[in-house]
Amino acid sequence: MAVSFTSTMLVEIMNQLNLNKDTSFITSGLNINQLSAVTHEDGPLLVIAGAGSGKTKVLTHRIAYLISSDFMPENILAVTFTNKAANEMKERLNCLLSKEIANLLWIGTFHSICGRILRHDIHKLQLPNGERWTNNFVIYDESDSTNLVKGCIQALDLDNKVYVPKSIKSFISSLKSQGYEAKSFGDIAKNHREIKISEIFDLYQKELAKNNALDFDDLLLLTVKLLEQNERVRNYYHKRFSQVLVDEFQDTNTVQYELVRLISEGFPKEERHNIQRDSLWERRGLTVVGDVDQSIYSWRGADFKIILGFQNDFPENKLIKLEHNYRSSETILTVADTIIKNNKQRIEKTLLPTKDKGEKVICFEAEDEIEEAEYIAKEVLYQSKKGLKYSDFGVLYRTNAQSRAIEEALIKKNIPYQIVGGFRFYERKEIKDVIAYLKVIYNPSDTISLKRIINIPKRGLGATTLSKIEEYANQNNFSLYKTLLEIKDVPELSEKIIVSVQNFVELIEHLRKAAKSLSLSDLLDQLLKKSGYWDEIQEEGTLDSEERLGNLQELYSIANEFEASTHLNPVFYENNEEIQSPSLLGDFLSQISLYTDLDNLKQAGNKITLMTLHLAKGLEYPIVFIAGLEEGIFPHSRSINSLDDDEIEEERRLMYVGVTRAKEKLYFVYARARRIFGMREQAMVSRFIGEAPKNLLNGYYGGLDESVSNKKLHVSKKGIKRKYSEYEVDELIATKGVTNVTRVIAPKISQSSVQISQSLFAVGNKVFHEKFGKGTIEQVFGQSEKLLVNVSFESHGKKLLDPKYAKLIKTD
DNA sequence: CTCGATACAATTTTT
DNA sequence: TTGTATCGAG
Repeated sequence: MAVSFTSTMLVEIMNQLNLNKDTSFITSGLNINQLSAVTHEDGPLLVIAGAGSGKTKVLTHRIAYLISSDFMPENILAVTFTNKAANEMKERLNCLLSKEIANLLWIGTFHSICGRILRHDIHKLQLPNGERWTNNFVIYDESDSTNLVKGCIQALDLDNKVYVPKSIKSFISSLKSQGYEAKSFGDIAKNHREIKISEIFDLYQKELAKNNALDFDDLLLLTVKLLEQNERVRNYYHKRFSQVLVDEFQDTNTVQYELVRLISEGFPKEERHNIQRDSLWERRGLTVVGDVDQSIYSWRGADFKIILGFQNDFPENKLIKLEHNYRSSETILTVADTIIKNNKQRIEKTLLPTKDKGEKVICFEAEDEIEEAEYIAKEVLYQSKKGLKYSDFGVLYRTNAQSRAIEEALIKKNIPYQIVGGFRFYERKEIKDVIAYLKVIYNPSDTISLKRIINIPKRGLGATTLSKIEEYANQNNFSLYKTLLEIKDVPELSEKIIVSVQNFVELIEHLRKAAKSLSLSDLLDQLLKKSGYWDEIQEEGTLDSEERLGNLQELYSIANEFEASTHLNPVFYENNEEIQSPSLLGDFLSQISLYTDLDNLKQAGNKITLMTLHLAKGLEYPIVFIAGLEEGIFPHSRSINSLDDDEIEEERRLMYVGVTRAKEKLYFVYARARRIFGMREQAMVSRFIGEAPKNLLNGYYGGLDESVSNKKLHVSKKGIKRKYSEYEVDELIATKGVTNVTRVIAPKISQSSVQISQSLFAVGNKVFHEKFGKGTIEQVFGQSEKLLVNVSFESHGKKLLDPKYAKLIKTD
């Protein structure tokens, strides 16, 4: 266990640092703009940092600079969105400063920082509904929360086909990320459905409190509420963190922004107008770094307009743009710039090259996704023979489903690869099971976790038994765990079941005691053995069970490592009163709840990397393939059908992110047709290729200036919607035989389906749908296989349906 | 209570 | 095509 530093030791270290006041290592090697960002003195600073402009360097060097100008490490708070970014920053600061000093900084994700704050102060939070949490709360992940929402929907006697738990959960989540509570949303609910949702929301929140659990959004929201209402806590963090730095600022949501503002300005929103702003920034700074063009998570509640409004909100600000790009060839930058300039909502900025022109972007039109994959594999092989390593390649695509064909081609050619994302370590069943055990041990009020493990391994405690016990618990207002402890009082249970429950409770109680004295890894060991979970999996003896055992071992070593490396930094208030009673188990649970696979991304081995464009943000590869550049895939059909340009602009930003991942060589690859949901679908080339300068593309002559521009897409309709039917046919003809690789194949369009779809559905038709009931067709998009209809249902609102799947019966 | 058959839906997913 | 969620038989 690491020793935490006393203030004397700290002063000692600081003195040493100041003695060799040679701080040139902090400022050397920076360009003029980077330098002025690093050495900016007091006040809010907005850094607009283009892709590859050295923004992490600026952040880390700025932190080093602040310390060299006598800010204490513990006065500095640096916030990121991913653990990976946080770790990267920590690592660089370890080198730049020293491990001892770097350890004193607060560097972390929004969620982990909030978790840390709440871990010792959450009991001070007062909510109007009277909900309460204590400091051994657990954090629910997406599936835990969704399960809880599901339970709430059931409890309210609502139909889970109408109120689909997953979408209700994400709706509530987006409400929370805008700062709504059940009540405030209920007050503005526009219709029956929204009122019901506010009721679910309300119950959900109460249930979370009962379970002493928080979801991801609560971590942020409750921290903000706490800082708003509790002056003492707010003052503490405001005084303590006189330097706040935020990475990827374009990705902040309303609540995160408010959190940053509260800590930095030190007073709640309502008091904002009567505060003296001039003295606000004495020996104080707020540095935010971001790039509007890389905002690709607005569907998750991120709002890049916050960064656009920053200068208004903080009139004292200074703006610095980092436009020099140290990553990509000039050609790649021009392509990226030209494409992104089609977006209206952005801060004007150009990527200035520092490298050579480089090669043109290579385009390839494949017949289908199989040929597309083969082409990629072939190119990788070819390039690697010329001396490139496999790890120099990144293959990016829009949807996870696209990875399959590419994997198959790579396997065939024996090319080693790794896929990032998709399945997550901590979402594997066996891992979640064990973590659920740990959560129950840590916090027996956690009913969701308790329910998860009560019959794992099988103890004969199934759904029927459980609902009897729960009913009894509810009637008497006991927690589920308390009821289990006194299982004899529950009526209608067989002797066999009572014994089984008693054994289970005994196990948990034993482990709870063990948790106090044992190390984490020993606790895990006991848990696995005594619960019989390990044996149960082992007895299966299948290949699959082998893998699960391996995963559990992996968890064991993660726990081991965690134990070895963790130093619980206690948090002190001004009077040096220590608030936190450090708990290793609690910290371990927090960390792994907030952990994702991405953090794991070991550049292990010489492999090419496959991932979605979203996951590629922040990474770079000498050679990048962007695959599946087709209308409907990328940009995704959902965004094409969207009513305004916002979604297309977000897709374009995603394209921009993709293009700017490449250092030397970039490929645009697309297929003329591909299998989607088992059906062969015709496709046309993505507008994004058309938006790139033709003279920088090799192999694409998509021709005729207009053929790909989105102009034609826009013309059709009366401000409502665009359709791409005629356009699609034009495009197929236009492309035929024009590129250097195309084989000309007449598009196969099933005659019958064309006729059926065209004769059947038209705007204004009345239709009936089994689930949604009666409705009217408002819009018809595309034709033949690609037909989609937008139906306004009397009781379920508007739905975009594919008649191929949705059974729609015409009723007029 | 458990397991298998059937129905059904189908981006992206920093935490 | 694939993954999952639910329902009914054993």
